[in-house]
Amino acid sequence: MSRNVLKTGELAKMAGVNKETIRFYEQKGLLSEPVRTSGGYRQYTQNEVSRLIFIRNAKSLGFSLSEIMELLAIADGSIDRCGDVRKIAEDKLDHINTQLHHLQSLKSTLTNLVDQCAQTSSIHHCPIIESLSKGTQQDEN
Amino acid sequence: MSRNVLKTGELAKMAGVNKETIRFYEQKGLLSEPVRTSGGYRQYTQNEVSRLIFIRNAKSLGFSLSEIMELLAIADGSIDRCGDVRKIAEDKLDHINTQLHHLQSLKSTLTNLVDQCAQTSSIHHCPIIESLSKGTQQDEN
DNA sequence: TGAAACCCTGTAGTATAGTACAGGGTGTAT
DNA sequence: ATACACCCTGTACTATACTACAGGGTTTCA
Repeated sequence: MSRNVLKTGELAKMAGVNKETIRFYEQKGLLSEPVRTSGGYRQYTQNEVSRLIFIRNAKSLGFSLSEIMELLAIADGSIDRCGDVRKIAEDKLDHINTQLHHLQSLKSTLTNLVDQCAQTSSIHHCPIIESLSKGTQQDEN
Repeated sequence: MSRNVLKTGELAKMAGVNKETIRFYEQKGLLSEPVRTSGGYRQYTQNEVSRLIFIRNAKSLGFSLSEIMELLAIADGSIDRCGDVRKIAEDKLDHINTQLHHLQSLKSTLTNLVDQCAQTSSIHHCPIIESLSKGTQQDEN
């Protein structure tokens, strides 16, 4: 039975990260400095498990550690000037919407590719390149 | 008027990357070694502009350079064993679908946050943390 | 023909996000 | 009381993706 207190290694195991990463996040300010035992061992709680899972999830969405720090600041309530929060969240939303559109169009081109691939045995005109080759070309004039 | 041939700096400008990046991509194999002038200057064409735009777009979707190299190999037709192509494209699709789901759920929580924020002047219970804190916790038994 | 603008190579530096020791201390179980 | 698992700090190393020189050659255009 756990005494409700976790050592670094236990936290690492529960959150699915490794020990060094926990120390690294502490250095970077994503985790605050924990209470220590008299011997100097870090003592964590379930809160840190959640926080690490939060970080892991946000990372899987493509957020950088500094963006995650902002999100955590919102979540912690340490940013509570409403305008600031809205600005951050709205910027995030813009970015997310852009990513969603790109991903959706790539998804359909890839789906087409896979379908075509299922029918023909070699690819001669691939739709991916046409799709991804479109873009704002800086014309030099 | 262009003679249809681009120097490194011109290509860079047109594709919206910088010169060093072009050389870097050549080193990494994302661009093949171009024809040179007698003086050793690289000579590019419109194809390389498209290729760089392709790379830029793929990067904005979160693909790494090595993944982009795979995509380019498909696009180039240099991978044309149908099974290989399908495997790569399907793996990509899985990944994209996962990212889409994560982004969609984050989008809705962020949208809620922004809405709440528009109504209240400070945030006391933020939905982001609940949303992103959910996840597979490795239970130690 | 000479100077400005551009290109070349090679190497080193930056930022991000960890990962891997070395050398030493702590906790606990037998 | 001692061995083993585990923790500590600090530092160095890795990978990815560039970015920035230094020192020198090339093109172009007046």
